[in-house]
Amino acid sequence: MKPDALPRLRSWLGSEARPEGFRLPPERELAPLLGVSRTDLRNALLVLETEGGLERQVGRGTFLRHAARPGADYGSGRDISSLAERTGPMEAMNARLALEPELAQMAALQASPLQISELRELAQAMRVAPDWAGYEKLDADFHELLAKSAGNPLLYELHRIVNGVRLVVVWRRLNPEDVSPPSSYHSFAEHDAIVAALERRDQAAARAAMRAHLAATIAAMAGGA
Amino acid sequence: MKPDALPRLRSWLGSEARPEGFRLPPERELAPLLGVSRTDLRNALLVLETEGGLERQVGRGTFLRHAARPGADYGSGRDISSLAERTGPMEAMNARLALEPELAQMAALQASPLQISELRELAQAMRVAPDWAGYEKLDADFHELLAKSAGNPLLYELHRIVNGVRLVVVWRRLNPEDVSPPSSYHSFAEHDAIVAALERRDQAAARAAMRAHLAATIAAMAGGA
DNA sequence: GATGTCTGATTGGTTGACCAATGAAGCCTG
DNA sequence: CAGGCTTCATTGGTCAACCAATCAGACATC
Repeated sequence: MKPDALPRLRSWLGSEARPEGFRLPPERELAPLLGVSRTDLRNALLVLETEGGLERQVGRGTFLRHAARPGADYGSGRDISSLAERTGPMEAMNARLALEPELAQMAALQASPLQISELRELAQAMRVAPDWAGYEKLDADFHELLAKSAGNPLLYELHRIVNGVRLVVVWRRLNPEDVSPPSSYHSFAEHDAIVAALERRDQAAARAAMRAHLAATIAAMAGGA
Repeated sequence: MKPDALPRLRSWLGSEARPEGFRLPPERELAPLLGVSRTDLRNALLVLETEGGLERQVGRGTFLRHAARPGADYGSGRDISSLAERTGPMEAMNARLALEPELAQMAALQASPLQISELRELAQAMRVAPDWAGYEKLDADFHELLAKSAGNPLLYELHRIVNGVRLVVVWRRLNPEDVSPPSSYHSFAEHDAIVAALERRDQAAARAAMRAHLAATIAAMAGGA
């Protein structure tokens, strides 16, 4: 399959507000509209149908299973960008508060020495990130590695979703003119405290350090940072 | 698309241990093997490719992106049944412990009177379930409605995954000859306590009641129930 | 005027022929 | 003999013609 039919279809569907039940144009009309062949369009429609976002019926047409929001690619309603559209900043933080202390506690027991060493390096790299974009990428990597090192596949998958939603929110807010975090940025010391607790294999301290980190992030958000 | 090609392909891929990188038979051979047309097979392959489970290259063939485990349908590695294969019972409980007290606390504030009333009805219906299967279905519905009533789309999606994994584990354990839960079954009173806390809009009590419910479930698991 | 039946246009779905990409084998050259 | 080039069989990918399902409109009947 040509790699652009599916993104084009998602983007086209998200170009206007369209209600649940909306009927798409016939394939033979929509394909030229999107600049793709009917075969490619059919492939894209199939994927969206299998995801649960569309219903297709011979002789009747193709219909949206849920409303399309303008400005967002159309998905199953359960992909990361759709979730990000429907999740407020505090809601995302609540999800992090539920998951990440648990993950930190488990990582203190399960993480390998190599993983802990890599976390130490990431925490250090964040202190010298060239800009906020670089910092946020490293921050996401730090939290992802920590979730992975906890050794619970289910919680890791949950964290992947939460981290993905968080990244959408963060990238939306980033201003290209922003310079890097100041050296007094609260998260630096908090990351260090988390890694130190892992190094000591101190589960309670890891949990508390993660909670403190997230609480400080919430306080900074409430302060209009 | 015929609705059986994708399940047949998933099932066939999960019929034997196959390593990451395994090369599938050519489409023209595999289609008759599965009893489907080449078109239907191609549709199924497309879905799996888009999920990330397969890599397909013209002139070379089609390859697994991750290993197939025997006895499990082949997925992206991130669908509920794959996660259930890789998640132990205690790991699933840890995920529930992270999520569900948070959800109960939020539901105490956010749930509508209708939702609370429906939760009350579900709790009552579980007491008179005809068998364990019926009980487990209602239990899943109870926890799902509670997650929904919390009003956090992200946590609701996370809970959907956890609830799905839990159901796979539970259904795997159910014995058709099992009768219904005894009237002294611990969860009945615990469900009532959760609903009562919601009715009172008492966030802390809802959180504590859910923690107690999950802790009792863990204890029963450890007791070999 | 209301209801039932038939027709044909329109819709998504399928097929076999053909196309594009790949790589192994064979052939040629230095 | 080794390396490069060509050929061709095999692989997944595309297409136009055709098929199957749906329903609005026209027509017939009561």
